[in-house]
Amino acid sequence: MTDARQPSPAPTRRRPEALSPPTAAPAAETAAKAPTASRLLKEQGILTEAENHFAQFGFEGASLESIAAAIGISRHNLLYYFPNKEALYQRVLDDVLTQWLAGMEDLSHSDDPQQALRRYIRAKLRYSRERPNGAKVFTKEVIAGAPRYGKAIAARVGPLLKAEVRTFERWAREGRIARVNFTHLMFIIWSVTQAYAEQEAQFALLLGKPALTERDYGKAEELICRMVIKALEPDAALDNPPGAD
Amino acid sequence: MTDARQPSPAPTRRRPEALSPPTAAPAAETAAKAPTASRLLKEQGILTEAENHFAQFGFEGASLESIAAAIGISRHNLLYYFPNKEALYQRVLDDVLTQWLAGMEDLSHSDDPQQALRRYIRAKLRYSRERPNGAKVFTKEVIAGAPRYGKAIAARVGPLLKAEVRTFERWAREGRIARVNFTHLMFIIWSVTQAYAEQEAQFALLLGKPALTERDYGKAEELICRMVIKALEPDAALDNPPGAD
DNA sequence: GTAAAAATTTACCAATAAGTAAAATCCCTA
DNA sequence: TAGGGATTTTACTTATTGGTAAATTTTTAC
Repeated sequence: MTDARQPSPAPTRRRPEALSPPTAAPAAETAAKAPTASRLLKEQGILTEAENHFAQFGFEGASLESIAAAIGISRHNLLYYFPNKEALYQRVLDDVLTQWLAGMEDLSHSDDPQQALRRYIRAKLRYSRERPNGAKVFTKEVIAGAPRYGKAIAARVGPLLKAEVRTFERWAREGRIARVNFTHLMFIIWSVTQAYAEQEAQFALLLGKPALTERDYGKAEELICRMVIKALEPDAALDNPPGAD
Repeated sequence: MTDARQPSPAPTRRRPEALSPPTAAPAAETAAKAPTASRLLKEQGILTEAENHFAQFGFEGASLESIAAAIGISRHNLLYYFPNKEALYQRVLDDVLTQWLAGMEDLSHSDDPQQALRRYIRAKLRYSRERPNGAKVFTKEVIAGAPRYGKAIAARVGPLLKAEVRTFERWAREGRIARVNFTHLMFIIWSVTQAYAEQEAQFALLLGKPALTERDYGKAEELICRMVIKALEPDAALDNPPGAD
């Protein structure tokens, strides 16, 4: 049905590999394919603008023409840096996910569950505020059923989720937090913090202001932390010793 | 910049009003413009398919051609029922929002805050499960900054939000719940429940199953309710009598 | 059964989409 | 300053988009 929208990949190109991640530059200056600094800069400009457009219009709705126009280059010039729309999109998502994972406080960093959770939520909320477009592109991809990035999500986010659940479970075993469904807890934390990136417009609209302020985010953080921490307070600790469940 | 994407409205059409809501049929059978039952049925078919496509591809990405093709009619025939893409989109969102508001348990229905919240969350979660595409279209619109439906959101959701916040505040005044930021609490509840519609694919992916089951939704509901209710438990009720804040 | 209204199809249009191929220009380095 | 790779532009192709106008078929009412 939607086949017409996904023309043949036609990967028969022999351009400089725009998709190669910025790995450490080879030692000598004689390296054949070390991307120029200016090239990286230009790529970055394209990626940023592409992120904007994909965030607003989605993969199908965004056009290479307008992305290129927005940064003052021609579409053909853009196609020199990224062989096609799909590749550009993948790179945008790669970068978003990489930064998202990197900027994420590891839950097990702190030994105190409460403190760890507070820092974790704060970090995710800060990320949402600082790079909303990334979150938007990501969510749009997910909403569409992750047709183009599902594998990467499973491969890169899955292990992380498992690790975090393990941390929760350790804490629960030690009787320091209540035993709830930690996987869903992570889903919920992610959803809520992402929502403040994606739906900023709506929240601001409903609050009758042009945009959310620092204070708004502060209130959100406070409430989210409260909800999570209260939910994790060992319930009825007195008559239900650790390990009873 | 994006002007090219929004061609002139060109509202100079004199077609039967496809946009008129299904108001109660006029008493007499002689009414000039009472839409046929078969017409309503066909409109409904179009709307359902449009909802699917807008959910997956967004406004710009969805094409009238594929929407029409999916239900076996020609694009031109579709254009007979809805004068243009924008009108179709608005109708989809109108219907989604209407059902969303209608299916929503009024918070003040029950007198017991806990029970009211449980029912509310359950209702919203059920809606997410039953009509995920509606939620997806809605969220995509919001993510894009609500360029086409912002006014309706402000007009129809705003008052509802205010009413619900008032209910919370009454409960707080009566000392039955803690005084948190209720507006943000509503944002959070909406976000989380919506997330289970929008991100079902991702959650299922991360859980390693093809789709979320009844049980998964049950667990989600349990945890969300726990989080909300615990967060609203009047804190330190013993040494902080109602009204002290 | 026939006229009118409703519904559908056919024909057409201007704009835009992604992508290929190749020519032209820029710019750094030897 | 000349060579050569990196970059940019020009030209072109094929397909699809939303939309208008009008002709045609189907359905309904009388």
